[in-house]
Amino acid sequence: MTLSEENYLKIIYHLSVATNTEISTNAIAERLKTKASSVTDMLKKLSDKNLINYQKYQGVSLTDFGLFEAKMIVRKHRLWEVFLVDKLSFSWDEVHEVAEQLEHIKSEKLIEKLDSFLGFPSEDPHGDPIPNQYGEVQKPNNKLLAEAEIDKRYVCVGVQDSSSAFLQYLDKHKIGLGTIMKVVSKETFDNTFELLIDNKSITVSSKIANNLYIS
Amino acid sequence: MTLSEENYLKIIYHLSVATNTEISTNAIAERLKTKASSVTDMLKKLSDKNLINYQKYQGVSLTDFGLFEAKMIVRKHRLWEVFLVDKLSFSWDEVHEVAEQLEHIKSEKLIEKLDSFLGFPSEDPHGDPIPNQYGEVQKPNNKLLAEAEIDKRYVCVGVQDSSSAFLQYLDKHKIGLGTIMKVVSKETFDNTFELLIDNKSITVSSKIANNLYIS
DNA sequence: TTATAATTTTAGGTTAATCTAAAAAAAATA
DNA sequence: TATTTTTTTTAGATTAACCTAAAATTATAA
Repeated sequence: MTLSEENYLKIIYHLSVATNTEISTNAIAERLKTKASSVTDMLKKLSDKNLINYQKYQGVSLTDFGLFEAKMIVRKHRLWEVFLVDKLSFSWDEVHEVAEQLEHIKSEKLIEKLDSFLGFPSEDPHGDPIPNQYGEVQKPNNKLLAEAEIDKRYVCVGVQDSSSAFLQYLDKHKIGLGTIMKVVSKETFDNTFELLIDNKSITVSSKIANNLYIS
Repeated sequence: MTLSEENYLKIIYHLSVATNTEISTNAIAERLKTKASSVTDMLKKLSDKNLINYQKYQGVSLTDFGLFEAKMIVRKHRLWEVFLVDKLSFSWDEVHEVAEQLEHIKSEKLIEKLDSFLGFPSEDPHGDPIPNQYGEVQKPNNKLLAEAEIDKRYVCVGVQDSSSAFLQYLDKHKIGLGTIMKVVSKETFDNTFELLIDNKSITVSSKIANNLYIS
């Protein structure tokens, strides 16, 4: 698979996980910052290689083979992210761009040895699950902070949005994976939450609450 | 710089170090397993980018800028090789292919953090020097085993040929970087050497002696 | 020193991945 | 349902990196 094919496959995978429906040409184009016509070209190629199910005008889905290959790319991406954060002390908002490059390195031996070196992590630095070498992914049983109940205690287990901006906001407010928070109250007017973290009170907006996974 | 440009630059660097003269189109084509006409195309491009000095039919040399860039690629290649051997326990004959890919990852921060993580190594697993971030390379003051004197003790510091075949030969005979050997005798007829390693006698051919650096 | 051989370059073509513009199909709306 | 809008595909170009074949240049050798 070429670098470009891998990128398409990965995007289709992410869109599939998010929506659970057939993926549209435009959705892919937008994510890849390319034009719909380029996407159509590539979809034909991926279809010829049996990586996706594609009928023109009908959207695409991954074949079993394509799904496996996509998971292997995601596996590599997330393992490299763990490496960058745990071993090279990158911060969690810096790793994506570099992992985007590292995920395309082709060597099964490398990735299995890396996995072992990292202690077989099950999640990346943003709380996203790392598929194992057979393509098995643990289902995250989390909910959004937005759905939290008052007076209960939760632990932060992941982020929905992993943009630098959001991750830096979290860093600034000392929120990370494993951070324990108690939901003090919820403002019904604007869905703002008042939390207690480390015995200090903090108020977070609805936008934040909808991008933070808890359990 | 594209991946292909980087590969050309690196080959030109290696050929320059080896020969100290202008590099010919054919020499590059042979190393890259490509055709001379393709090389000519690329030389024009590298010249336009001020990476090489090129006049047609006259061969090429690196500009100061090109030399620096080439050293940065070699730096990355060798640091990744150290990572693979020291941290992921690859053997020294397995690392080249993977490092060929890793050397193209673009992130200055990554490579500086990797350097630090590895403890600022000065040599790769084959004994080749690792350029520092300013492009400074320590001159190896070694000689070949072929030039060794009888009855003296030497330490193995590098290999000339780093092919899998040669490296595996060395592994098989328990020779690695740091191995101490005493030169017992030299057969003048065929330039074979008799060595004492770990109190065991071993006879190596002229070919071996010409591919092993000692000091 | 001229003829032959080897090397290098040019000319023109291919493939992968992109693009723009136009056509075709599907979806939305009046 | 007919029309308009949106989405998707096709047609035809472009660019990077390669190729083959032929021409140009340089090197070698009789």
